[in-house]
Amino acid sequence: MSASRYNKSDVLEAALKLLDELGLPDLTMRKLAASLDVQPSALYWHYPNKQTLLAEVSNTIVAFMKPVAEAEDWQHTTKLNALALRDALLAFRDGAEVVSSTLALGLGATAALERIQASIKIDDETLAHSAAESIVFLVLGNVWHQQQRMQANSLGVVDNISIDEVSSLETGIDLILSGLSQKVKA
Amino acid sequence: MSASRYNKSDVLEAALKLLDELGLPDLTMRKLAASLDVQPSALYWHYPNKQTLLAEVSNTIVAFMKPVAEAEDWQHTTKLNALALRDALLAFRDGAEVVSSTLALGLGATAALERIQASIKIDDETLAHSAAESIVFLVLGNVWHQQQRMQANSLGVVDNISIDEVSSLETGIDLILSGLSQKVKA
DNA sequence: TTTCCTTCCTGAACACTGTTCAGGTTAGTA
DNA sequence: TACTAACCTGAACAGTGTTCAGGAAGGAAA
Repeated sequence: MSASRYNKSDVLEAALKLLDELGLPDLTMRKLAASLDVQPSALYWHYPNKQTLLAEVSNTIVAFMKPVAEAEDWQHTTKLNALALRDALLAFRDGAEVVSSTLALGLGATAALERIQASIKIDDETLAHSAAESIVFLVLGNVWHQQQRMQANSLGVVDNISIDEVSSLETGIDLILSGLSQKVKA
Repeated sequence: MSASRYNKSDVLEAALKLLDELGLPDLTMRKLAASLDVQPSALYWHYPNKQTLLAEVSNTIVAFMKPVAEAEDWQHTTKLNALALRDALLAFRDGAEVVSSTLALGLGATAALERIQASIKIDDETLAHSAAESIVFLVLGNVWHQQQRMQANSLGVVDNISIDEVSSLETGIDLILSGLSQKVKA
């Protein structure tokens, strides 16, 4: 597990593992280096800075979105894509916060946005873009909130809300899709 | 401007001023202390830690929401409230990121959520909650994205998109409200 | 086998960060 | 004048991301 040399993807893999074990606030360059039995400065041969590393972590998370079969109505397909994004974010500790940051910085994680936008099969392209953007923000905000609570709960405060978080997100998605259908018909 | 003693709200005010001048990443306890001609440790008499300070900054930002006159249709009132939140966030540098963080941590900034939820005058309370939450996430995500770009643009990269950001947010809000109206009728 | 070049890493330092704590000063009240 | 609460100093602790000159490992070419 040690005493060998590493490449870019080894570092990325170690970062993902450490993210899962420690969470984003404790994912430091020093701890990442230590997990590889390497000096911190060694990481800067592979990545110019921490932000770039996190951007690739973010891309990896988003790439975890399961492909969805195209249904006959695009509304259903779009919803499945939104939930696929949700599941991908939930599959990684602090996934939503990681992706939010790098998406806000414009460093990547646009794959999710593009996939959702592509599934909205309507003529008005700018409308489709706005709707896709809205859905992405909705999913990110919801999962971020949820993951933060998961950590808070594991650290003492018991405040079970659990499953109706899911339906709150689904409700929001349904509202947007419903509004979209109505606008397209008119 | 110096050589006097300060209280809690003086520190808060100085933090808001420094946030506007330097932005969130450069709003450090040391710079805040220096702006008051005081040692960093002095701040910890007023606030137990930085997070608590930022939570109050966040509350101040949200409290900046202009009150809106209640129109006859709650859809319009709700939209005005959403735009009031948007304007409040835009009135402070990195406002959306500050509020997002403390809202995710559950440290406050719930006033906005409550105001928007209260303006949604429907019987189904959990539906109103989900819709309000969706709108808040939508506004936060949108403004965060926009403010990040504003800083990026001021630092070199020219990438004018400007005004159609506004309409993208308004479109999202309209979609949710439209979907909501449809669901309530059924 | 020896040279050479690319890849990867060390060790030490720089310039920061949030936070703690024992002790001191100032201001207002009794 | 004595007391008490409010506020601050000075110094330190433990950590952070990042830089840089130099060294070692591995494979390819001579």
